[in-house]
Amino acid sequence: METVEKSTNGTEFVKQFEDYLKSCGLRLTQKRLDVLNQVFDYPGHFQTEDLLVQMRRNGYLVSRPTIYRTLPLLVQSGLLTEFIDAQKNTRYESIHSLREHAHLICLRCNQIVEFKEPQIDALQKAVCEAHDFKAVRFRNEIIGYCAECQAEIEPKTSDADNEVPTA
Amino acid sequence: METVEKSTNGTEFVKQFEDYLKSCGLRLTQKRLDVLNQVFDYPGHFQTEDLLVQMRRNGYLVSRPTIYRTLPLLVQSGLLTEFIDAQKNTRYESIHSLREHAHLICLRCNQIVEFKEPQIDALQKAVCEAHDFKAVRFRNEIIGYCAECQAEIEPKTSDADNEVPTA
DNA sequence: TGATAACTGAAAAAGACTTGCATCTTTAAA
DNA sequence: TTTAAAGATGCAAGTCTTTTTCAGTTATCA
Repeated sequence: METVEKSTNGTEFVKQFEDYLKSCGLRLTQKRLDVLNQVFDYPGHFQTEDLLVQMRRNGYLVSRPTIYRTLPLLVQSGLLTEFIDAQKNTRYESIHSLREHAHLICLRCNQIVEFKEPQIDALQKAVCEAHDFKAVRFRNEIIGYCAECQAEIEPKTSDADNEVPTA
Repeated sequence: METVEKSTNGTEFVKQFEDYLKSCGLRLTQKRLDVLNQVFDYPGHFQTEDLLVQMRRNGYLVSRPTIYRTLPLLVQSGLLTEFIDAQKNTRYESIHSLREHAHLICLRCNQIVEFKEPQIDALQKAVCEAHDFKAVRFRNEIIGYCAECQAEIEPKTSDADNEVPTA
């Protein structure tokens, strides 16, 4: 099937993906290209299901298993960042949309704010070296309540079950 | 049912748990005490299922749902640390066994090494302040290959699918 | 003491992946 | 160009962790 190809076609990203695939003896198929395309087309974070919906909406015919199989390849190739949200769902974001991998995750509104802290990155790398550990990916997430939700929680003393215990 | 109570009984931990529960209008029941006990009795990390097995083995009668309901309470009360391993399983460790919350997770042997990096903690707190974000918990995980597994992977060029792509 | 709010466990359900397998494609050799 | 071998894909079914429902039990407080 011929799909409309826009964003990533012929870019360095395609090349990077292809190189990675080749290094593993895998092929750069049209479906995989479609996924790459749509991943980079996605504004902000997404979950696998979100991407599936967007792809269907955009007329791509790719099955769920294929998407589930392709996203880890993109992560391994370094084009996609994976993290786990407060509900333990896997989320992704292309390196296109941002390069940092740290997140503030609000338990109440589920808003996710990225932050960049080069010093933390440096320290993590130092830790890896100290332990002779070869890092494939980093997770750096802070889970709590964003400023807005704090404001909405504190005045009312209701909804106690979701409140912050100590600090 | 009267269970043998050892480690945590009458300790500050029980009090901390009770205080948290009270602040939410919840009760410190025997089952919850049992879970607290066994959590602190567990050597090192554990998954929910591990704790269930240990508790059954030690003669505690607590259902799976109750454990699943209690562990988050312990996390919220600050007595337990939660993190997600490379396979996306939730793991816990009591603050008793260690206070740091950062991990090196090996993709090959699943070994988990803790590390402590106060500077990272400090930076994370600074980020929270900068964003007016109220943190409930932190995740700081580095996923990759430990020294031993690297040694075993590198010589052979097989098993390409599980290898590190770039660096 | 009685009403109300919590707690608990069994069974069923939910939800996010994953796998088995038969069918296509691509690649590279003949 | 034909073909065999390796990959890729989708469907359907399965797995596995975690959650929900609900009925019965227990604690708390007026």
